[in-house]
This record gives sequence, structure tokens and C-alpha cells, in this order.
Amino acid sequence: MAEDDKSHLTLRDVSEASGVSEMTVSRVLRNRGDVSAKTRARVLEAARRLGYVPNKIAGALASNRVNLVGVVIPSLSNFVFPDVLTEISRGLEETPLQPVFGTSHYDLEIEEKVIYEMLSWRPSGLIVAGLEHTDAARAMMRNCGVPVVEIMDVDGSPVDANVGISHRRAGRDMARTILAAGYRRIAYMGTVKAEDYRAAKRLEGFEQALAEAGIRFEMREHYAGGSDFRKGREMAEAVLARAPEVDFIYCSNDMIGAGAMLHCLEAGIDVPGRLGLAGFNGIDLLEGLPRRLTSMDACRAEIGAAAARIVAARALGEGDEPQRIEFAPRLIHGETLRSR
Amino acid sequence: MAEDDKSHLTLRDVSEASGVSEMTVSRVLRNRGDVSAKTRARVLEAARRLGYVPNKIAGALASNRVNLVGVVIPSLSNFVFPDVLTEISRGLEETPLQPVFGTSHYDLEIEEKVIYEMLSWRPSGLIVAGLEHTDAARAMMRNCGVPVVEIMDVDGSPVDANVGISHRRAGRDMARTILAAGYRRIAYMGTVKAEDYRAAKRLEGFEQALAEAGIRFEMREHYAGGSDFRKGREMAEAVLARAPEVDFIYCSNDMIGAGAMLHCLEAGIDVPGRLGLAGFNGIDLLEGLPRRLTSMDACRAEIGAAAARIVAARALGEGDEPQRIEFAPRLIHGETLRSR
DNA sequence: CGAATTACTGTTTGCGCTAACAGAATGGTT
DNA sequence: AACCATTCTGTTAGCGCAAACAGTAATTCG
Repeated sequence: MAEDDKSHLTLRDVSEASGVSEMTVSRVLRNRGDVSAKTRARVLEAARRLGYVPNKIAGALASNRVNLVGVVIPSLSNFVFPDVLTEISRGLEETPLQPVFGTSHYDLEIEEKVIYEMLSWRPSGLIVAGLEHTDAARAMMRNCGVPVVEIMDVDGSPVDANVGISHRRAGRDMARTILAAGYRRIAYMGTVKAEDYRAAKRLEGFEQALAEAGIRFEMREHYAGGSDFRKGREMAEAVLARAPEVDFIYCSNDMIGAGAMLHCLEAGIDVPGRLGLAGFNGIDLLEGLPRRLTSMDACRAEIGAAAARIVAARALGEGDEPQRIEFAPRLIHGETLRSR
Repeated sequence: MAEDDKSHLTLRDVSEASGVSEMTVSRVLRNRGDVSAKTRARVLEAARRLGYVPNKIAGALASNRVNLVGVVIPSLSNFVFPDVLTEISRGLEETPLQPVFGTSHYDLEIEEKVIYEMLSWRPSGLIVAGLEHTDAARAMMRNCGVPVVEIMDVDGSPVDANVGISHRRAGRDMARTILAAGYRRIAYMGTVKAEDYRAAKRLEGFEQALAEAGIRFEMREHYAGGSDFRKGREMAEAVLARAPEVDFIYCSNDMIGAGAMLHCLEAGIDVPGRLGLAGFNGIDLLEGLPRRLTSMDACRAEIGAAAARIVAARALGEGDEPQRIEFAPRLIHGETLRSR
């Protein structure tokens, strides 16, 4: 393939090697404009022989077009986001657009920096998780001149387009389902991260529905750090030791919920008879555990796909999609909730 | 913050707004060269007021420096890779470098395209998972003029730098450990993907060690698609139904292994007495399952960190790191392997 | 006090490419 | 033969920024 080590090959090198102008080479390599079959072949041969790789930096500057879409998410170690990313990638596959990822570690200041970095590459669009941002970040997104889609959450005021679910409603619906199943002494286990706005909104909706039924949490147990089975186990044990009367534990996510379930089964607790459990996210990876955990699908596949569609449509100027899409989180009844 | 909608602010706009030359603005914004405190303040104020975001495309073209590091991995839906990415990000945090990710879906042709795309942005370095590539991809990496680190695997010939573990050795070591524990009727459960070269190498090493002990697999069960508990359960059930004499199942990864474990426990099979189980990757997320699965740590944190270090050192010209690093996969004995 | 140094700011040039336009070659039509 | 349309190729200019160099003013020093 490549023969030359002079690692700064330019259009000029290819044009000299093939005996045509730089412009013609450019046209061939971009499939733009008419070029005779013979010339095309010569150019392609030369490019391949030299191992030429076009310089998109220069191309982007000259054409004022950058086929990148910035995607800003809180973290990669949370199941949810890799899923969404995968779906966004798939959604952009048929377009000339390419996603570029950045993570904010659930920190709005970092998020602001990441957005700034992304915008400094003048992408064709931006997809950002969540509706909470610093003022500066919001201003940048408002003025960047490209489509911005805020995803995952719809409880708030988007800067531009918005695709997600209502986490408040998700919490409320889950609470009502649990109450309808007859549980009354309910505990919460969730992250202590104030920056997980969506978990906070679910909790808020949940508590609101409880309040409407004249009920309050028996207790709330918080944790810091990542979510895994072990943490769920330990916390469930602690909760049940301190408040044995509890008959349901609502968990802020599926990993914790599954850990709690594993503890209960091992401790010989009747699930869902004596104690019910529910999580959030509908992580299908967990299918195959001894009991299917009651959960709620966050529609992350749909969200990723819709966000990709909106950005693509707007960036490529092919008509405008509806700009606000709210999906309805689907209850996954599972086997850790009495059905009656 | 921003006031103007004219979304194409340039250095000139800031320079006019602050009454200095473009060059001085550029210097202020990059903290390069001496600028008086007064001028600096004026420029910063103007930039902030206008909502100016520098154009890195232009900056990169002019300076011939792009502070991006391309990272090419097979997939995001595999635990392992988000982990490595996170570690690479962390490793680059203290440098001016920023990672940019792309996925190949375990397809070398796609990988070639992704590498081509990445190189067309003229990054400061490239980190690629695996040692298997198309000839064209290898040629591009050889001639791109920036540090290239192939990660995860060391069984093969790297183009440039290389950090990883020997999967062959990992398989061999695991087999020996299993044999030493007295198991003799061994089955394999793994992906059918011929493109998962590392899993194939582990299998190869494993079989070699078995052969040295005069043993062959009782059976090999393959599956396609993603790895989850359910699949592990189903396959374990199938294996034990067809070959009840099997006393150990070696699984190509932890998810499958954990699924198999869940099946066995539910079926009342004595683990590890009657049947032993092992996986691969040492996924700590799984801690908290009823039994700790025997596994092998793939050193993905160390690999990510080392790759980041090498790229940073080479790209920033701060001396050269050792170019080939092999980590030793650590056995995680777990509770699904007899200890004797 | 003049020269040398330092501190700061400006000018010119070009990175590698593409948009826009201009021109040449070819073929068909009247 | 003159004309036009079509097909192909080349020329010019400039995208927004930073490197290199060129000042100018303020300060230091012998």
C-alpha cells in the first residue's frame, strides 16, 4: 500500500503523481463533480499507491463543514450510556455524520468544558444527556448555530430539541404500581449523588405518589460510588436489619435492586410475598438472575435512535423533525412484585 | 454570556471588540507569550461577552497540532472496553490530549475505515484494540507518523507499541489451574465469533495445556450474539443434559460463566464440588453473586493507563517509554473452583 | 547617557483543502 | 461553418488561525 515515509502527503503529492491538478484529485476522492473514468482511475491508483489519507482538518476549514456530532454523557460505566451511544452510532450510520463522545463524570463544570471543547471543533450537531447545565453551557448551546438535542430527560426546559422520558412520571408510576400491589412500608435505596438529576426526579415523583396515598418512606438509604450487586446486598441487609417492618424496597437502579434481590433470596426472605423489590432501567443483561427484577424501561434505545434522527435531519437540512419527543417508560413487571 | 447570534465569531471579532490585534487575542486565549495584564483582561472580557469559542479546526491547521488521540475498540457493549476507555481518559487527563473513540464491531474492514477516518483528522496518536488488522490498516498505522499502541493482546506482531496480556498464556494458565484442582471432564462454552481473536487465543492456549495432560474437551458449545446470564444458563443446561459426566465448564467470559453458575445453583448442582466453573475478565461488577466466579483479570485498567502513558510520552516528546508491555493476567480463584 | 535588555504588540505568511468560477475539449445541431 | 450544450479540468481565492519575524516602548545597566 503505502510506500513513502514522508508522512505529510498532501493533495499536491497525489496530483503530481497522477499528472492532474489538485482540484481534480480532490474531486475524485470526494466523488464530487464529473471526472472521466480514466482520470479517476489514475488518481485513485496514485492515492492508493502513495497511501494518501486526506486531511479533514484542512477540508473542514475550507468547506466549513464538519461531519461530526458531539455526544456528551455523564459516564461510560453505567450500562445505560454505552447503550444509548450504540444506538446513536447506529442511527448515524446511514448518514455522513459521525459521533464523537465525551464524558462529564456527572459534573456540570466538567460538562461545560467538554461542550466547549466539542463546539470548538465546529460539529454539525450536539447531543447532550440531561437538561441541567451551567448557564455558560446553555448559552454556548443556544448560540452554537447547530442542532442541539438534550436526551434522557424531559422534565425541564430544553435549549433546543429534546428526547427522553419523564423521570418524575416514571417514579410516580412505579409508586402507584407498588401501592396497588398492596405494599405499604416502603424503603428507598439510592445514590447519594446530588448530580444524578434523573434519579432525584424519579425519587421526587415516587415520593409524591406516596404522599398522595398518605404514605412516607420508612427509611432512605444512600450510597456513594458505583453501583454493583455487592452494594445492593449490603444495603438491603442494613435496611432490613434496621427496619424489619419494611415490605418493599425501591432502588434507584437495577444493579442495586438485583443485589438486594440476591441478598433476600439467600436470606430466605419471600420475594415478592414478604418483600417486594424494584429497580430502574430495564437492563436486559440481568435476565437470567434467579428472579426477574421489577423495573422500568428507560427507552434508551428509542431515545438514542430519535436523537440521531433529529440531528441528522436538521444538520443535513432534510426537513425538520418534531423537536420534543417524550417516550413513555414501560413497566417491566418482573417477579419481585406481587401481581394482584 | 453570549449575546450575538452571528454564530461565526472569529478572532477578528474579538480583536475588534477589544481593540488589539488578532494575534494578541490568540496569545491571550492560548496563554502563550507575554501579554500585559490589562490587555489580557480586556481581551478575556470581550471574548466572554461575545461568547467566542475558538475554532480548533483552523488552529490545528495552522499549528499542525491536533490534541486528539484516536481510540479504536470493537464494541461498547462488552464491559471490558468502557473500562479501558475510562482508564485511557483518566490517563490523558493531565495532558493536553483528548481521546476520541470509534468502534469496529469486531469487523476488520470496518476497523480499517475507522482508522482511516481517525487518521484523516491527524491525531497525535492512535490506540487500537488487538493485533489483527487488514494489510491496508497496518500500512496506514505504520506510515501515519504518530505513536500507535495496540492494546489488550500481545500474541502477535505489533506495528509500533504494544500493551496487553497474552491470551494464550491466560488460557493455558487457567487450564493448568483447573487440572491441578483435579477436574478432568472439561467442556467449553464460548462465542462463535471467529473475529474475537482474543477469545480464540485463550481457547487455543487452554486446549494446548489440556493436550499436554492428554485431555480433550468433552464438548464445545458455541453461541452467537451478546453475552448475558440467560445465555449462560441455557447453555450450561444444554451442556449438562448432553454430557452429564462433565465436571468443569470453561467459559469464554464472565457473563456466560455467571449465567452457568446461576443455573447450577438453581438445579442443585454442587459447585465447585460436582462441577467447577470459570470465566474470563474478572468483572468486579459481578461481585455479590451467590458465588464468586473463578476468573482471570485481563488487566484492563493497567492496559488503559499504560497505553495512555505511552501515547502521551511519545506525542508530547517527553522521552520514550518502553514500547512493549506485557502484563501477567492474575487468577481470581473465586468460589467455583475446588481449592486443593 | 547610550546601549542592551526586556516586555509587549503587530504584520506577514501559509497550513491543506474546497467553492466558485473560468476555460478547454468534445460532440451534436442547424 | 457557426453555434450551443455537455463534459471534463484547471485557476484563484480564502477558510480561521498560529509561527516566525518585526517592530515599539519601557526598563535596566555599566
